[in-house]
Amino acid sequence: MTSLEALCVQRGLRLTEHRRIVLEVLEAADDHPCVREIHRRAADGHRIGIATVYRTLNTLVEAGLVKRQAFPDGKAHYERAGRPSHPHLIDVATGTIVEIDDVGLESLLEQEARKLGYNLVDYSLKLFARSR
Amino acid sequence: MTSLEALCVQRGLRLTEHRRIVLEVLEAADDHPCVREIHRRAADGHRIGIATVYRTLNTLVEAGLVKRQAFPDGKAHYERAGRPSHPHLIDVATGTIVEIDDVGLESLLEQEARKLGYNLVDYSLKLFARSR
DNA sequence: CTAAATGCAAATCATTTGCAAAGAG
DNA sequence: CTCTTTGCAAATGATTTGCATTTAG
Repeated sequence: MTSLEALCVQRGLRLTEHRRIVLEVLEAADDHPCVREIHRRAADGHRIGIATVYRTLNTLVEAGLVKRQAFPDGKAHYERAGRPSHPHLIDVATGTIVEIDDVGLESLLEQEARKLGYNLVDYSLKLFARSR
Repeated sequence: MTSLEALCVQRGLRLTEHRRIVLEVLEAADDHPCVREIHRRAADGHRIGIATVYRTLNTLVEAGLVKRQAFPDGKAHYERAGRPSHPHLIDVATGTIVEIDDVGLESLLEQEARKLGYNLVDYSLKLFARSR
């Protein structure tokens, strides 16, 4: 049983083709597409409205299957969740996003949160940089 | 000469009362206000339209006097630039934003960027955490 | 005076929502 | 069949822009 099927069973949701497609697009993505782009990929060969993509992504984010990130372009970008968080490098000249291997920050960040009386749930690290 | 005056001289911009007010609001802020909030504070005792606040903030961001941050609420939040970057902790239950002292990441991040062939310009680190 | 800055309202973008039609169980 | 999901278009909220008016230099 896939995690999507599990989600649907647990939440009393219907397992629709559209939900499968959106999740597949994110499984296949090695970048961080915005909604418009996810819709473009999902609509390739299928009939799916952009409102459905928005609704599906919200469902998947709530379920924890997908992660939403606020990017400086003012749009939300998405990626499949489950993998550990990792930093992103953003080329300030071109907007290109590069994934970075975890530099071993997680435990450091956990300590920092604990000091303030919190438990770390997740983190987001963006490096803004210029190519040389 | 303030940095705002310097900005205006260097760029051939006019030093207006509105620009002074918006920058003052951010100087005085110890939080990360959104545009609506900056306008509220700036309009206290003054006559200033929200479009002017948007335009002024864009000018100040371009000039590097102010920093814009994309927050998960979908709005841009602003703070006075010039201080070193610092992480933010976001309480996932309430949305409260807590500033964290720099944990000495900068040189680590610079190395990381360099490895990829980039020079670090700035960074943004958000910890999502739950109070305990 | 003259060009830049402002206010207001209309325009634009991302995202959400209402409602009738289509589909899952 | 019944209730959820979808598509479309209209609604919403943040941000930008056009234009006539005001103002700094």
